[in-house]
Amino acid sequence: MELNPVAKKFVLHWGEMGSTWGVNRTVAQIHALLFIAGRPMNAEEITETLDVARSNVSMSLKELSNWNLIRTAPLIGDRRDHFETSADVWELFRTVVRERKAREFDPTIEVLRECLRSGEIAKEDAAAQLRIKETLALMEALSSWASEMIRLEPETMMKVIKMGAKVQNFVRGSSSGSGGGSTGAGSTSSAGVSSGSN
Amino acid sequence: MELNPVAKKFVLHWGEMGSTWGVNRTVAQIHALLFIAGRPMNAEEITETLDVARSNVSMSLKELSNWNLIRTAPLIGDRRDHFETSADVWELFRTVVRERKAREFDPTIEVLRECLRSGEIAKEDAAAQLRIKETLALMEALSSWASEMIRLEPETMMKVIKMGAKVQNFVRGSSSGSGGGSTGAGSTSSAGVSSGSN
DNA sequence: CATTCATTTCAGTATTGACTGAAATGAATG
DNA sequence: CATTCATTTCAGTCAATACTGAAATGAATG
Repeated sequence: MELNPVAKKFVLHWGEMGSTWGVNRTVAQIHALLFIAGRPMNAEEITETLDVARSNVSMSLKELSNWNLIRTAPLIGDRRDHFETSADVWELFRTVVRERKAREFDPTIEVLRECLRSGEIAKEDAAAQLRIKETLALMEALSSWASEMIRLEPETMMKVIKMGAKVQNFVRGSSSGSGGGSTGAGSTSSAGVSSGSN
Repeated sequence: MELNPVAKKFVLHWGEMGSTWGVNRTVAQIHALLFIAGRPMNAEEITETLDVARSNVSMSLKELSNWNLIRTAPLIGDRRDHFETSADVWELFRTVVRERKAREFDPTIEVLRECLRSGEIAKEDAAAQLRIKETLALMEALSSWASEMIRLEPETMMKVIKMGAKVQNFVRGSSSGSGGGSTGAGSTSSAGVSSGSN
């Protein structure tokens, strides 16, 4: 398949982005290609289009399967495997969020909990313990927030996102209710590091 | 500075996470160390604590400055530079979101717009063009959502996050108002790839 | 303005991770 | 059950990135 200039630009850029997002370039390129192609492609075709080794494509497709981002789509009269991805970018987004949460957030939350469990040592430095506690609270909040979001229909999720910060109007006084503690977002030292560039 | 087991665990884990988040291990470790230490540290001290080369620390501190995650805190009677990070994890979170948006989202949005501008080629494949358009719409939505969020006080932001999906109750019928088009989240082909693991 | 202490730079090295090609495995067909 | 076509595996190579140590630069002190 010969890519037109726009498709090429899209695929190449997505590949570069993938690198900064923890998937390697080829994996991201293949996903971008399947997305832009909008139809099932076989490994051979991908190999030729992206000009990488057949085996690399095979590995990358497996990686994409592990991410639940592609599935095989058998075609009648063709015994080669064909691969496709969702054409709905909101659904892809949801999948990526789900996967990254499972790979990055959940294990980190577990480690933070372990850090807090071993209480004997923690007493050495109560302030440090508090910061770990707050970090855990942040990650738990984001984590369950993400879980709730990805449960929504793409359509609904989009509306929620687009609604954006208007939400804060409903939030005034609505408490940090659930988990209780660790609210005050304690500024122990240092009044604030980040500048402000928007 | 000799790290206690919990601090060590925290620093090491954060270092590993950094790798999957596009900062290198040492950079992430130094930031974790400053966070857990809760006081300004000089480069020498960091070098000894983490057992890496002095020059590596220097480079990594510069990198952390570029991220706006640390600042120097001059100490009287000590002419060495001392570095500290915010003790407020919500503020750190805000900084990271701001930076990543600027580095990853904004450039990608720009590329997607370019992809759509060159209209002549795009006509070749209307479906592909539509998918790019929807991708752009998603990224713009997330981007401005993030901008709004990081403008909030940590306290407020936390409440909004904790409020979570309850927001959807306010969203019913509240339109995809603003930008107009590209709502329908069009499922052109492929009904849905991702499985469902929570 | 020389000395001392601190930081940065940078060329070279080491480490990590991606990619290849050949060989092995698997799966359908006659 | 042999042949053909497709996929996967894996050891080796290559490329990218992180890290080091030595040398250069900078900044304060007497």
